[in-house]
Amino acid sequence: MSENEIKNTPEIFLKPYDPKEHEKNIYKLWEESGYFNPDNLPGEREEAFTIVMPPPNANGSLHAGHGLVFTIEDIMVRFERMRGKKALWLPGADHAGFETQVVYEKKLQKEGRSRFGMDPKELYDEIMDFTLSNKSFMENQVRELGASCDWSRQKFTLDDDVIEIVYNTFKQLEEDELLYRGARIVNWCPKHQTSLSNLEVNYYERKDPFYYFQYGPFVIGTARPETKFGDKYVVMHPDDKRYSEYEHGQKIELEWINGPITATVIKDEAGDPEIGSGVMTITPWHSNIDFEIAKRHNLDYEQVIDWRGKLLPIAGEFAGMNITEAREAIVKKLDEKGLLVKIEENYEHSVPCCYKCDKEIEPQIREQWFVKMKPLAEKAVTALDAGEFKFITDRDERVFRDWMNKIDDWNISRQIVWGIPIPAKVCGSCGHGMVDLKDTIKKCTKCNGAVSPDPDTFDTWFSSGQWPLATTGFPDGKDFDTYYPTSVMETGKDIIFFWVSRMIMLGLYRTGKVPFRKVYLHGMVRDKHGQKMSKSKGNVIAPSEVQERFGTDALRMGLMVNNAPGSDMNLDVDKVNAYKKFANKLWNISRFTLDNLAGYDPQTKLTDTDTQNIKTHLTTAITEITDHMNKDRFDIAAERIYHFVWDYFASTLIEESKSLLNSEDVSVKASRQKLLAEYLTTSLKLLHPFMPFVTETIWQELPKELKDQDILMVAKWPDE
RNA sequence: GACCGAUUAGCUCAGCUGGUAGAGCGCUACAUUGACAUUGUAGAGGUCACAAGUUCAAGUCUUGUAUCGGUCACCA
Repeated sequence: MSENEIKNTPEIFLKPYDPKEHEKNIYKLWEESGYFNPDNLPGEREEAFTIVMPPPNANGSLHAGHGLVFTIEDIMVRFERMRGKKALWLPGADHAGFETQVVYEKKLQKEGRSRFGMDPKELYDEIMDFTLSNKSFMENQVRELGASCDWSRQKFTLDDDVIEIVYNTFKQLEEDELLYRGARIVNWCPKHQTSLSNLEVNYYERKDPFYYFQYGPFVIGTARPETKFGDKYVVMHPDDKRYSEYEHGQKIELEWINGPITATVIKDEAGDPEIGSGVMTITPWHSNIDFEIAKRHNLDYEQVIDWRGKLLPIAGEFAGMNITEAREAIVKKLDEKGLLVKIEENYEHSVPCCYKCDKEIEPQIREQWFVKMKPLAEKAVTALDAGEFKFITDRDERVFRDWMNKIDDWNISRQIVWGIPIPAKVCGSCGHGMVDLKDTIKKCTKCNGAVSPDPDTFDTWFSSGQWPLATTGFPDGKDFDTYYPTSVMETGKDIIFFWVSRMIMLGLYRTGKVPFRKVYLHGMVRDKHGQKMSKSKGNVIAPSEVQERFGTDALRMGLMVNNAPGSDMNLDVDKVNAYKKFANKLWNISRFTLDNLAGYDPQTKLTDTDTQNIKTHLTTAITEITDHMNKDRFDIAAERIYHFVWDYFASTLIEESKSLLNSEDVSVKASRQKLLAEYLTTSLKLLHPFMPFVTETIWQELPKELKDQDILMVAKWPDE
């Protein structure tokens, strides 16, 4: 009989729970079991559950936000795995184009080097080495967080098959006429010397002088005198009565910065009579609105500022000057010529800046590849309307819809080396761009002119926007059939536009199906006072340090409890400490239970009291917790389990059992043993998705009679 | 400028479809070496931002006000 099976309580329990002692071994146990790979999971499993991991940037170590991502996703996957699904969590790493190049440029700078002037190939190889070494370092950290992802399916955004999918999408976009190469105003960062998408620009409120100049018979206002060299069009609203004497197209001779010029009057509704004098001159090469006006009236364009942010020869004596130093000099000259009317100080406006270096963006006209987004966005909205996917919070859905409704064409060209090269040829004479996957185009298909390869790379989000396809082996991999559309996309709400929206649009475009059924967006992790973590503030909480002090399970609980989906959370290490104590509590609960199991008989019948106890306490706990899990309220579920285990199991049930375990009545004692064992195994299961290490460590020490699987990770979720 | 969110215990935050306020940390007192490098018990502390409204009943719904955040747009 089993009496012999239940030996003394394992010695391991004589010491408090020490995470460091067990975590590595437990992860190894899981990894070697093969159960991270859904193909190896025990039992018949019909339904797939898939999460594609947001691939962390392979250019640094993990931060607290990563801790949250991997915890939430691991909870989801472990839960579904225990519920008998084919649970796949597909890990990856992101080369993170511009982000990584910026990190690497800082490194170069420290070494007294610069990417400008370097051989592009050499630079690429260096960044590749850097990225690959970071990648393996980072993967280790993912393991330490307990992530139960299938490493055998791991993907890197520069894998050949990923690139192939990206190239085919590029080609198909061309065939479907959703792609064009054209001269458009782009956001140009003079420091990084690349264009950026609208999303990569931050605006800062600033107070600057605002200048009024005499421009022939008009007074014009500007905050940017340095762009005014090429201004030979003067624009006003057609209905502005003050200027009704001037006609559209009328030529006016006037004195300007570097001598007399001929200006042309343009009547356009973009001229706002309310602002300044109601008259403006335009600089189509360096302003979006001006560019639009110029296009409407078929006006000339001229570049005034070069790619490094210096004035071109058109500026005459000012050529070669930096725009900031040029500004004063130009105002001075105009003043000397008697053309400065007045200066208004403290003009409030917002200035676009590079999101990486905070340097001012210089709008420029440049030939770039653009994707027409409207048709793609419409399909995404239709799919949302049809319920093919949903956002966990209504708030996120509204944010998504708003953006979809006013989406701009997407500039996918970047002038950086670190990324996927754009497979295209550009005509030297007419500027026509042609997608060329196999390097077969030798002459311009439009004008027969000579062509050269496009030196640019893709915006990194263009490739990661196809991540769910790439990871599941679109178009013909078997994983694609089984796991696409994936179940959940869980990522930070800060990349809803950058990434989530693009995956939806590109996924629908390539496959006709949404890439995921559900979007769960978490908020940002801040410090305990709600401050954004930053190195300069010195308030960065590195997950590895917290794990070191309190254990991974404690960190995971600290990140989950009281953290409502979608809202930002403040992480306080004191809170994490509370869950370290909780892990130890569970440890001692297990010790007590095992201490009292001598003579345990699985065949024992529960007394009526104990049967009733299960119904009123255990079953309701299971039901409620499962319910919260199903609603993605892991924060509430975690708290419910915590109180169930501590307040009920430990404080109430164990306390009242102490006397019953000494009962003269054998059936009462045996029933209690069974009851406690039942509570213990169930608690371990309920808690496992949240605190996988301590629960698995305990599970490994339990006698066989109590277990339905050798490994808790694949044990069956308790029945309600 | 447009939109969105937040305002609940000293601190950081939960509170789902409305029914006399909860967690962690901190604080006070007492008990305890017991499964528990502790834990247990008891307690202090909140007119749930403000105002009006709906309701038998409002942190919870509606409207408005204030303060703080966020997102998007925009350099005449």
